[in-house]
Amino acid sequence: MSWPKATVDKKSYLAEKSAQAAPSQRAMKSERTREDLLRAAEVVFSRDGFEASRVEDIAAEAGRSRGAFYANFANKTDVFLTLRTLATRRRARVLRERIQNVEDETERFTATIHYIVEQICDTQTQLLQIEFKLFALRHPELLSELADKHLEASTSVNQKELADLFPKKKEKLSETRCHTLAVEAILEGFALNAQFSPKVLNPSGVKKLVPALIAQIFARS
Amino acid sequence: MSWPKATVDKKSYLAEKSAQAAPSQRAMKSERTREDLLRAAEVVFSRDGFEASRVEDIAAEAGRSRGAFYANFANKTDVFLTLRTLATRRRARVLRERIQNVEDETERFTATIHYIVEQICDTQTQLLQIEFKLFALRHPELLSELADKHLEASTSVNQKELADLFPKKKEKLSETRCHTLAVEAILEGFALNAQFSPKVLNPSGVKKLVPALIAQIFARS
Amino acid sequence: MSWPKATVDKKSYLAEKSAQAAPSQRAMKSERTREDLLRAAEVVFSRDGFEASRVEDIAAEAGRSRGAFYANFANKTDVFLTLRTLATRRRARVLRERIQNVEDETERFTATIHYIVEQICDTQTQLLQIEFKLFALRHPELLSELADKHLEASTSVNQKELADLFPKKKEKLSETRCHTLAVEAILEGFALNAQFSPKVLNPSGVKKLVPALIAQIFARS
Amino acid sequence: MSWPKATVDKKSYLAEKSAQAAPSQRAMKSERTREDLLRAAEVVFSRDGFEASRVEDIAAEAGRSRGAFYANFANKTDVFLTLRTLATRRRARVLRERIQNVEDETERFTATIHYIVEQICDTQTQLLQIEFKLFALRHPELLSELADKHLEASTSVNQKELADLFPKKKEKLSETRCHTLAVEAILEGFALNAQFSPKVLNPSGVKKLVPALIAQIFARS
DNA sequence: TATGAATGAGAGTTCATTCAT
DNA sequence: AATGAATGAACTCTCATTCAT
Repeated sequence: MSWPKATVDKKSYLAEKSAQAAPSQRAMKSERTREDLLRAAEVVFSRDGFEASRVEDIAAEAGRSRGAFYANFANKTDVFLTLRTLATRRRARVLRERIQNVEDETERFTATIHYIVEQICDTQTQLLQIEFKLFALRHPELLSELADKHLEASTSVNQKELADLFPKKKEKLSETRCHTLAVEAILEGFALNAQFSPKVLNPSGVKKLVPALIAQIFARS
Repeated sequence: MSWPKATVDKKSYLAEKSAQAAPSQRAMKSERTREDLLRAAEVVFSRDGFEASRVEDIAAEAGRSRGAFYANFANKTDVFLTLRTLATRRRARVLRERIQNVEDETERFTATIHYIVEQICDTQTQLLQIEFKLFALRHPELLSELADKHLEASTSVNQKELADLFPKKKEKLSETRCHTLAVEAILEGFALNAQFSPKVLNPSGVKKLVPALIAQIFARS
Repeated sequence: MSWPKATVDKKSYLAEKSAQAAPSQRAMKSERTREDLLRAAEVVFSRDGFEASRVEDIAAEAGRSRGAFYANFANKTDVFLTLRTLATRRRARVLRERIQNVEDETERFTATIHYIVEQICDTQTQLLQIEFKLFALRHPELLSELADKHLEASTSVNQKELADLFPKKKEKLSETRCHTLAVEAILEGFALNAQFSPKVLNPSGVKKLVPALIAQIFARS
Repeated sequence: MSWPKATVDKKSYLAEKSAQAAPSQRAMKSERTREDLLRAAEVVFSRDGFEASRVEDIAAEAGRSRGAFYANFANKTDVFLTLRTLATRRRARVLRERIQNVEDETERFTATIHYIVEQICDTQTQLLQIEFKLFALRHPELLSELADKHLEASTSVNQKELADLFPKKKEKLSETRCHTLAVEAILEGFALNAQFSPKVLNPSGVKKLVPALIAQIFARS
């Protein structure tokens, strides 16, 4: 499998609106289409999973045609990866915003943990994240690039903010990355299993267990 | 989607060979075919993932024809689920055998943890387990049945042995189940992410981190 | 077995062209494709019979791809039934046109008989009609609906025109229907056997025998 | 399509038991198997039609295996044709037996008509007969042979008995054949349509109409 | 840019037939 | 002769992608 990389890194319309000088009416409509498609893709991927999602369904969900889809994205894989990148960035940005103005170090930590636990409830997103990583593993030629990009986006906050979070520890970048992935491992593992068997791994249990595990991760460093 | 249950619970040829009195040559050859197909399916599913795996490839890998496949399994889903059930049972059985003769309670615990950490290295299996759970989530009508069967197989050892493991704690079945899934969550989450980004979440790091997390899980109860 | 009814009752492109105001070039091409496929299906079904006909052959005969076929029809059954409905309607329409302006009642009767005898020579159509009825009998769940639709189309002329045909007799609808089917029985039976053994049941013999039988049917009422 | 003719004309075990000298136990068992399979084939073909019938179902219905089937018949077509031949012969034989001892010519005629009307009620057989003729038409290379054999079997009674039926008319063989097929045309046509739309072409109506039509056929000669 | 009809490779599945036993 | 596992050709149908408009 291959797909043109061209569109993968196109500006992410959903996430950040660069302050363009004079966006023509045409360009705006175009941008709107792309946004609609991305939103629709998120819905469909969440509902059906990557493999089972049909381009036609995404287009229909966005109220557009297949043609509009292919005018904006190289292929199904392209939207999927674009979407994952955006989601990862969005997640990092939200955390950054939450922590940014918290002065106290302990409170910062608490806020971070709190956000992480929140994440686990966004089960659809976690599931897509798992599918994303499985996808990467099934495409070895893309794996390292995808992993690098993912970590870059995922730790964009951690690198700067988390470094400040534990100033005394002077956590190294490599450690931060490791912690980030470890946290993701727990988020994904618990989200998957909590959905798989909600009767056994019920949300309230998870919410007690996960913070302790997260703490354990940071404690080790 | 549905698939006949008939073949799912057929004697698990791969796992346990019952001491049959006089297996005719025909029956043996037949059994051999089924084993070959199961083995081949394991290989192909591990390599390509469930969705991307083709029945034809499985048959070819087993040196058989498509027809032989469909004579032994109702469809692709059937082999996949059969395989997952066998793998889960095998895992439980191996653990049981390891613990069985360990007298000391602490040693037992250590042996259990050790086995769990070993599991994480069997990355292909973990990946298939993740796919299995995603599959179940994408097929709501099967979900609860699959989850129940999985837990039954998965805790077959724990229910009895693990109960003895911590006799003082008198762990309840519901707790055992919860712990089992929590452990699986960690195994799967770390296996996925360690494969996704081996440079960041390297095996040695995982082997340090995971035992601590496992301990944390059991400590909580 | 089931098939969407959607396409079955779509405007019958082959049969009647409604005077559309401004058919876009696109729509016309599209309509053309559907027509081509229907024509091709008629050819292939006539040649090979319903069961032995392959969708691929129909598409090829139309100079289109399998995909074009499935864009226009739900499945093989769908085209077959669509085709039968169109053929039945066409037949009724042609008869209506022929009779319409014949003033004399006896002449009308003669014209009707003449048309019926003509039908018997359209052997391929009769054969397909037989296959259609066999198909219906093999699909009990569709039978009554198919039978009703067929009679509705088949007697669309008879109900009105035939009622006028024998104004004195004031033939009831139920009788008309019965006569229609009896005529079809004879048409189909003779078409089948005349083709099966042309040496024995030669066309000229049939043309003598059939009118007498038809007359017998109407005489009885 | 082709199939070995070898078995087609094998002795028809079901129909006529030739007085064999000393049928070994082995041969009897074998004969029994063939009979069972033929009976089963009749059941399955009647129920599902020729195309949709599966060899496996026939074997199962007979309580035998696929292997037994292929040991007794060259292929699916073979049983079907064998069965049709037997049925046709049986029908002729039964009629012969009924007429044989009727002295009065008029009574003979009445008995014949009566038998024909009876036939129409054996709808499954008529349907299979239709399928048989359609099959022949779809295999032009076999058509004339099949038609000849069929007529030979079908008129085996008529040639002799029917000739005597109207001794004054001195009906020619060619006429007899023509009449036979004409009668079959009516039987098949009415059986098909009466099953297709029983509400419209109800049995009682058919039983009134058909005798008149049959009479019409013989009247013409 | 957007449309959506058309393409066509490829998937899962069925089943008549073969063949080692 | 009978078994039934195995074969593999053939079929229907799906859907990512293309392309004329």
